[in-house]
Amino acid sequence: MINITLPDGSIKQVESGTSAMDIAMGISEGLARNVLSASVNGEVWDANRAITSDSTLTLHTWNDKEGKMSFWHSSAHIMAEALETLYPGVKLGIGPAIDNGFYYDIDLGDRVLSSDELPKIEKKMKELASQKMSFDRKNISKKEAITYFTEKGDEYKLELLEGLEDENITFYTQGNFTDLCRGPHIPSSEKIKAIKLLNIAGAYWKGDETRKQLTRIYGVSFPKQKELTAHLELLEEAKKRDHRKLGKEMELFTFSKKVGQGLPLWLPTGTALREKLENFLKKAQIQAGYLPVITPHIGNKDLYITSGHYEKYGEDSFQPIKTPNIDEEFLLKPMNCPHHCEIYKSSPRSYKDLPIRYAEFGTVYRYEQSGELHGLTRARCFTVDDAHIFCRPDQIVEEFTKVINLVLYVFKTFDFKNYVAQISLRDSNNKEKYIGSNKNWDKAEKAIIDTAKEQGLETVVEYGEAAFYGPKLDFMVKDALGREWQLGTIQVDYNLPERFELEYTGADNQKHRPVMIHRAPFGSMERFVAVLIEHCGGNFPLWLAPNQFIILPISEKYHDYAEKVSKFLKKYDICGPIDYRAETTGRKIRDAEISKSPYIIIVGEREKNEEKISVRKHGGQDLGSISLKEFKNLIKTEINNLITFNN
RNA sequence: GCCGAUAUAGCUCAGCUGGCUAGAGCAGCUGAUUUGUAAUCAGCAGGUCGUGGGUUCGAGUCCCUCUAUCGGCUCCA
Repeated sequence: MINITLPDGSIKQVESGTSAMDIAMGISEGLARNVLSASVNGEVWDANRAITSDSTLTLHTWNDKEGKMSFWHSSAHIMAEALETLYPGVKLGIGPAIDNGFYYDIDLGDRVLSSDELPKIEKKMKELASQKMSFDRKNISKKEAITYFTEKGDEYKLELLEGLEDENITFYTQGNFTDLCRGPHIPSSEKIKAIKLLNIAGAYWKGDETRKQLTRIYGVSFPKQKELTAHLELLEEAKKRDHRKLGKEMELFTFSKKVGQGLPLWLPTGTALREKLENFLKKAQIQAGYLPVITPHIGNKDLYITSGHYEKYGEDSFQPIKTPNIDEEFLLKPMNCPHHCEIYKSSPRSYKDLPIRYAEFGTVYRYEQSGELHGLTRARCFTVDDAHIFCRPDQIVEEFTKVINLVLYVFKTFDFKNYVAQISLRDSNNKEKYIGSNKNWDKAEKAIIDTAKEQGLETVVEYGEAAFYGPKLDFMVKDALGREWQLGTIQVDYNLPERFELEYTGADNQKHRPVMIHRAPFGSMERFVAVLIEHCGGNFPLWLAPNQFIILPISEKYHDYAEKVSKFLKKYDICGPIDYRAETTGRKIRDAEISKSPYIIIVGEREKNEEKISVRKHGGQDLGSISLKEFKNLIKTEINNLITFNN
């Protein structure tokens, strides 16, 4: 007999060899029906795998992440089986579950798979799934595994086997399909009732650009058709919030082929929004002791040779601008730090001067690969809400902490709750990608890790995500479609001060090297606006809205009164247009709603006589008839509700 | 940059397997209507069908080039 500890702390005594499924069955048949996999001593297992020692057990269903992952992983296997049936000779790469479904990477040789064929594959998958196949786990020796895939002619699986230890290799078989797989899988394929293959994409084998590009098929599956329908509707809703769509509709920004790919043109409404954001941050930064500076859009090539950027990115950047002088070359600035370093150097510095915080909304130009461009989230020209803090080593923690507070203040103001604070460190297997000494890197990484911890920030660590000159603390936020973007970033840098030979005189009258903190709470104006648009679906908070209201006169007779209202509100910096069109009120309301005007003011006979206005909030809420003063106070209160920044 | 897809009026989209002067709705303009909480009516105007080439008696439709966009991959100072 063995002891099984359940999540509620209760202990069940069962015979050795009992499976999680058996135990679920013992609790209730309904539960057993829903069990997809189980965590045994913290490791996710097949629900029908025999447990042979005392263990803790958590059952997983569709309602938890582990259950979904098993479900989608099994779906990927079913897709692989369908693909082998429909396209004999197909070679398989990997096929994992992901956040929102699953994919499989396949090599079809010379054959090109078109998305028209997805329904056919879906149909085959449904047919296979309905056969109530079980996913059978089998331990296998490396030798046997190699023999199997050699015979099958699957070079990708053979390559995967190279990296695996004997003893640790398992195969899973369902129906006529066997795959090298760690598992776990769901008890029966019949649970997969609804399947949708979403798209086809190219994906490099092992994520390596120099390797062959395989065909990746993305899909999602559910235990119920209804859930799939709801999921697809959700995707449609998300598409409506896409900043590229809303940016066009709301006339915030545009692109022109003639101006150039990836170069955003900010329209008047978008510019107004962007300037409000800039002013908001400028105000907080002045409070926090930043000194605004302005630097040119170009810099001598030598500047970037010194910084190391030229060696790292020179080839892939906008190419140097020549001058009438031979050998003189300038680069469009791809970042602001070198310029700020030179500002630091413009005077001798004392330890008493530090920290010095130079801030600049600095526009930079980067020649991003054409396939990477994506609306405002990835452009070739963007403005960084940049600042560089030059400080003494003993000031790092305090300065870094202050920056974290500023970033969190920004996120709170815009109600970004679902962010991930990511500590981006070096890839220790690939150290040649980075500049600077190990000692400096270790110091910088330690500073970030310690400070984040001290601030009680919940973080994830990602190796290989550091900048080439230093580690980062990145604030990652998802867009409408679940794609993750880096917004705020804070970086500790010991390297550029060294390359630029930055110094300060210490209390000991000796020269010392300052440390540099790079930081951008928004990340860039472009990306921040993009994510903000998607976050609020274009319904900006009142203080950012291009207009606070629109006035709809019932008829031409009330234009005068509408103007009077507008003039009154303008005195209090509350702005908005008047809809003078000879349209019906119904029509004007509809158009005002579509334009996302936060407040709709309706004026007619009643309002004019009583010196009042009828107010309707965007979305339909009727606030009734109120006086101008009441409305002014309402708006002022809403705008002043902004969280204040405490430095 | 790579894999795949797409490109028709300012916007959203029709245009079947190639066949007369390329259609619609919205937006725009003109006129009528003067309206009370999500679309008043009528008329007009608007497109060398992304670009360049090719096949054909004939190309928006088929083929190739380039460009841009979309979904991914890779990259992201």
